[in-house]
Amino acid sequence: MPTTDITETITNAEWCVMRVVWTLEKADSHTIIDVVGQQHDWKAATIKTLIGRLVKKGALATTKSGRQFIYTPLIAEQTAMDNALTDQLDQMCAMCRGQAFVHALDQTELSQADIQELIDHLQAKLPTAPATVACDCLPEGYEGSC
Amino acid sequence: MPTTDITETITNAEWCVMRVVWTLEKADSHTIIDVVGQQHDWKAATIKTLIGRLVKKGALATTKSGRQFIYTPLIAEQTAMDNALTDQLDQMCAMCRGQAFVHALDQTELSQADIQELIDHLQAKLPTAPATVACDCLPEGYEGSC
DNA sequence: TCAATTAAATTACAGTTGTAAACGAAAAGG
DNA sequence: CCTTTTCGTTTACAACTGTAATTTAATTGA
Repeated sequence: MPTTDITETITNAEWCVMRVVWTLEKADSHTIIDVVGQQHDWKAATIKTLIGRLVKKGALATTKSGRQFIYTPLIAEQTAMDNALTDQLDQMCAMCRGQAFVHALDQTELSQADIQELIDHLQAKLPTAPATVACDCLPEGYEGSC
Repeated sequence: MPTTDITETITNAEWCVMRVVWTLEKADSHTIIDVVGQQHDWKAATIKTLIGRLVKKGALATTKSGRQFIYTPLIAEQTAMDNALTDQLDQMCAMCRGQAFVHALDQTELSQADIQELIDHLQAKLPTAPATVACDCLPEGYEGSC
């Protein structure tokens, strides 16, 4: 598998464009510019640039429809979000992850179904979970832990 | 409160340096260069640059000790991690957050205590949780939802 | 005291990102 | 047909990032 995960190459501003294309499922540039332009104070030209970069990066597909293009996502939204969250966790000290989860959870509104699913997964994990998770911030030999 | 959250200005490469300083609690540049240099294939000069930028950004404090500096973190690791994870979630569609959590959870090793705490928090949230969470990717008026 | 070492600060430099204007081709209106 | 509008492409440009060499100032060993 190529190590170059496309989701890691998409920038913050570009995610804003992806979000509307994901939600609309497909859209022409006029619609994207209109919708994104309402959320962010960006000029049409700016949004055009972002669309162009997303196409070049392989995040959006184009289909010619008359004189213009219809843009559609080439990556699944949920998958991209799953990866983004996992990548974020992977960058932090293993010891911090649990509490970061707790904190994030408290700040996030979740549906009952999602909450129940989380509880189920957690309960399944509990029996085989370690008593403690060690810090992984230092290389071998520098075991000052934290 | 100033809107400029320092944690948002710290780059990926800089986080790598912060992780070791957090774990060591305090360190001189030689130690940082040694430890970070073992994890990443960076030249000493590169790590010095990162340290300098972190000081300028207010993420590291310096204390003169003889001819050199001792560096200490000016921001708490757990707080920074909490914010990082929350920021990540805030950038994604509200509908995706629950499943992203589930996915991330499955990928992450957590201690029994953390798991139990998560279960407790989730169980507390359950009664007042909404049946569904709506997409928040479009501005008012474009209610195509998703 | 003078050279060699060290530590921090300054400078470098290409690639990415945010932000956008300008350009060129095609279409639509007259 | 010719002008105006539209849509995509090219070009622009400063700030930020990753990566690092060079310089300067102080320190230490000889």
